[in-house]
Amino acid sequence: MAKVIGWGIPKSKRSKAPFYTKNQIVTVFDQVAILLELDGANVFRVRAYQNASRALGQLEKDLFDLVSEDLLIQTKGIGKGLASLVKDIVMEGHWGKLGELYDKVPTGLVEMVGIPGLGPKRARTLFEELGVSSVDGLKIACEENLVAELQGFGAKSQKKYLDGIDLLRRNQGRSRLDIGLGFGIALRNRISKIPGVMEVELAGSARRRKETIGDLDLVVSAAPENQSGVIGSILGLPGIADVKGAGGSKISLILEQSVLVSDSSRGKLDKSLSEAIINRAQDSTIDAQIRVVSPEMFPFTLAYFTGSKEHNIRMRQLAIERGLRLNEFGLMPESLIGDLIGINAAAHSLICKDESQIYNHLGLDWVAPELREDNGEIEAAMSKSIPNLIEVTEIRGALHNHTTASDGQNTLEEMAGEARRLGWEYIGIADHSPALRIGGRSIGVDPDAVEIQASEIESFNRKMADQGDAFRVFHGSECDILPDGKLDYNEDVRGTFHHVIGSVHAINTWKSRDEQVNTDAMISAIEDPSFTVLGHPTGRVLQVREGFPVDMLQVIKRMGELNGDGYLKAIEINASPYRLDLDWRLCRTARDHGVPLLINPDAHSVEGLSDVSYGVDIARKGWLEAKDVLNTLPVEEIDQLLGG
DNA sequence: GCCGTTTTCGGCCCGACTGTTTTCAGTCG
Repeated sequence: MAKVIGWGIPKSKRSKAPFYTKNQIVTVFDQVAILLELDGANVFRVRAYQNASRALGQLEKDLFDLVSEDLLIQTKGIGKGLASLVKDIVMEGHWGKLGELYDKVPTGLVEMVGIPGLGPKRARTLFEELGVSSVDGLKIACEENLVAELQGFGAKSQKKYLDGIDLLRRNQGRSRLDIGLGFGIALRNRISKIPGVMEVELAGSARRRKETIGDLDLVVSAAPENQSGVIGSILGLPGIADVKGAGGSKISLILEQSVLVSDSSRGKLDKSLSEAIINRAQDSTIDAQIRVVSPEMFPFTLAYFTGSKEHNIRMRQLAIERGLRLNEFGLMPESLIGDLIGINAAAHSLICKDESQIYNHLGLDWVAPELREDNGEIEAAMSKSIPNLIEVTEIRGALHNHTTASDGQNTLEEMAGEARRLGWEYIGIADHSPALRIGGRSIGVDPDAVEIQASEIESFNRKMADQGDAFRVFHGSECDILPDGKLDYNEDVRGTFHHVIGSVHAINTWKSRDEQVNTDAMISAIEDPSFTVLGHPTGRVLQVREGFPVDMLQVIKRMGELNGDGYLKAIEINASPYRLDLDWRLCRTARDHGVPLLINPDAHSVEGLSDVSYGVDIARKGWLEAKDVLNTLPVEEIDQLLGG
């Protein structure tokens, strides 16, 4: 069963203020919102904690500074009460009454609300009436028919919970972006071939390109007279494991692995980790919700189910301010609809032939789905300053890739060949340094072998040049940032590389240390003159482990200062689908502090190179334009940046 | 618990679906 990881109030590792970091408080406030729901608190109080967590997470300034100067209260979403609580947490290390809340609500209830169809109210009732406080306990209670006999519950609820528990075990919640997109695009392509289907689009978190996807949402348009036929054809498609529900306009399905047309396996990190991920993918199913609507409703339904929830709330508020009502059926003037609701009111909707016209009616420019998170995009769309987001076709190369010289599957020539096939102008090789040990032995390139690799690359480049081909291979290293903040290899060896990608691999050491200690070590590595790129900055592996604690804001600020001093200090968006590290929120922060970004597939095989597309997705979520991303520079400019 | 060109109280986005009841609460997106 899904374990609740990192639950509870953290213990401070500090002896003086700040006792806790912004990230720790953000996590606790998210958890408090869940606990308050389970405790039956006022829903608006719950929302206040959710909003405060969001607000803190998006702070650009240092939390300790803001608290010290009593400026936190100026942040929208943080009022008198929470500003004073945060001050106590940061300055004194005291969490007020939050500890009591954790003690009061059994952690098992938190797992229980992960069961589809079981929310906080009913979880609480089950706890109070039956003493059920865990998923396993609920399973037993259902099997003994105790749940069906409760007031307000019944046989169907009981069965739904049992099915939900089973689904949780098989499905394990969310899917990685690459896997979710694989299912989603395959399903979209199949539906698009059904006669009578006019349009079909992926909506939901897949369209917004979140790092992980809960379930798939698709919106289909068809003329009213064809809709029932289209629904029948969708239900008859191959690869459907189960139909959870099917009505006049909505279908809910569970898809089998066989829906995936292409194999989604990608490059490898290390054998055991990669096996864990592949096993997970093969067991997994994914849920899909499909809505079939008439063509005039399609843009409204698509926008509505693309979300996010937070973005939709802002959109509806803007509609209200203009005397309009916005929902999945249309955009209706309040004056015309009177008491009509839902689909009956939609007859009075303003006509919008696509999403951009909906935005225009609300005084906004169209917002790309990737930006729809209520993370400033509404304000930008209002002032016509939505950026021109980077496209995957603008990528001309990437600098972080492995070969058989360390733990890659393909040779230098094979990797370069695939890069050229993709239309790239260059590829950077960055094999591991000797400090990285897997299975008791070093898998890195020792200093003698570095010299050999350098001459291989030199002769490859000479051969290219002789053939009049401008394609280049750059010789770099993925050089370990050691726990003390020094870089692997000695200064002379590091000086021979075109680029040095500094990465943390001793995860256990870094995970058990204080955030500021890690931050100082990372900054010290970055300050080394040979250092050019920060590799997979937070060390997270999606669905496997969280990153180590580090204050990326401090790191990014220091990198920005060093760039001002004439160095190249870039930060990597690791595009490998099991990492997708950096977080998209930090992309904007880096750009705003003058730190160039680099989308790196971290490919361990030729197939892995095309993973840059997932990095582009994250870069787009992070508001990046082509000019913010080094990969879009022509090879001559990359050559100059790396010192010729 | 937050917020205010309806500013210190009374709001806080909107609607469908489900299962349980027979008018509605809970859940979901």
